[in-house]
Amino acid sequence: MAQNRHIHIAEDLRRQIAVGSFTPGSRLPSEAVLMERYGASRTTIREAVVKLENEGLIIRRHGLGNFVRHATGLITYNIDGRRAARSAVGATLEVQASHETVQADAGLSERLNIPLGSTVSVYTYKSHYMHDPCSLARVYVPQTVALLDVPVTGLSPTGEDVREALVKAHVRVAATVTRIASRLPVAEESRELRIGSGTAVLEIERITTDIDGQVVELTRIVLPGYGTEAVFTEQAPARELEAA
Amino acid sequence: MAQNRHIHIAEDLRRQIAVGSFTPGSRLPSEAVLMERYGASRTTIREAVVKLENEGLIIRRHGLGNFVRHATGLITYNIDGRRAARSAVGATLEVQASHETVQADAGLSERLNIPLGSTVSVYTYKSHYMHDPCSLARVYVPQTVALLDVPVTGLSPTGEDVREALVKAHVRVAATVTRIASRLPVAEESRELRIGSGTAVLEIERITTDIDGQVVELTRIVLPGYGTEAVFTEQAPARELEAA
DNA sequence: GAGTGGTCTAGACCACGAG
DNA sequence: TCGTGGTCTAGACCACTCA
Repeated sequence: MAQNRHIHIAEDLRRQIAVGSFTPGSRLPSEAVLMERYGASRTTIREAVVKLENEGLIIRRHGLGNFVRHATGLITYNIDGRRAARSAVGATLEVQASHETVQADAGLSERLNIPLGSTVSVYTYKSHYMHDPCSLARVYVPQTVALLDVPVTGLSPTGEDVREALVKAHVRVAATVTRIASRLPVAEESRELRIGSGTAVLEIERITTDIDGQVVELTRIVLPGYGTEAVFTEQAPARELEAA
Repeated sequence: MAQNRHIHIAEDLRRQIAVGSFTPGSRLPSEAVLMERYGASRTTIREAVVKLENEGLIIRRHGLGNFVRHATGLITYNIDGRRAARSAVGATLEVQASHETVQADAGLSERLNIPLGSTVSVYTYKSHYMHDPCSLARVYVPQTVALLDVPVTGLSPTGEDVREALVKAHVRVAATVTRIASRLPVAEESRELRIGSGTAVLEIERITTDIDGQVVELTRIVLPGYGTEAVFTEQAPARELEAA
């Protein structure tokens, strides 16, 4: 038994979610009810509830209640260095894709290594599982690279369509740098992913360059930090084996 | 100006840390003083302070005070798929290394693919920057793989010494799988890294296998989520270039 | 309007660390 | 012992959502 009240309450609620006393999508008892049930003050109850939100177990909705999140299972973003293949697997996600063009601002200009104000294609992908948002991805392609006709019905939540379309459009992809970081969400992400401001996100940023060193694609994927991972598989090159 | 009190206070403290009104290592005014200074209640002050802790800006010490953390700058864990090289760069870190042997429990047994109870060498690396902890790494090597004589003075905070020693010991490294996830810290990590239970960590797990498919090394690196990243560089294989 | 969560207050008592 | 942060309480008022 936990020594602290809020930890004990969080544990109890967690257990009840785990064993199914509170089912996915259903509303938790209101905080007023929980206060009575646990004989605790509002502050203590909320401390427990916020903890569960940060763990990705519940979604808090102002004016509505606290709801049990549908568990997606582990979402994996795969990179196979041996085959230069990328894939994201996990639960069956519903993907919404959209497309627009923007003028490069300072940040985009620097990252894509293009002049300020250049036209950039932006593909946005949002994935959901049982109406709960799961991922947010944006793919940026300078319009000087390719005028793509990518089907924005997007099956991949991480915008792999665009990369494939680039290869099909005879863009000569040479190297990819993938950056992974963990951070707290900005307001937009907190809203779009329905996560609390204390729930960390996993950010995956992928920059692909062609054989001339020109950036052809910048992808930024944001996933809730809980229940997600990125996996890289690589093979030791022959020369290292020789050395041994 | 923020609409919420605690957000406004957090912003103000953040700004004062940024401009150097509160210098790294120094103590913030006590919460009682902050209450007076901002005319806010303890709850509100603490909400702001906890936020700063989760952002990695301060360290809270029970009975002592809240201290400004020494900024390490971005800590990068690099993996170069083209050279199978790994490196961790960032501020100059002080590294403590230690070594022990343990019997494999269920988890280790499964991950290392060895019998339960087998002897495993465990190398632990802790890095600090200006006395503030920065990283925690453990390297597990089954004793059937190699009886290493690794200098535990370890220069690399991510246990690269062990991997190099394996290659030198004629272990034929074939493939490496790296898993990266973001999660909340367990109690030990929270204590060792001096981070709050709400501060996310970046976990990097690396499993190296030899040409027989045997696991020769399991490394688990835990970094605070703020100010850290993992970067992978890969080159598109020739065949993909042909296809284009 | 009724019920829900979001924010804030004022105050209490406990636990930790240093002199 | 004293000053610090850690936890908790009881209560207030606001903001959002829906019937």
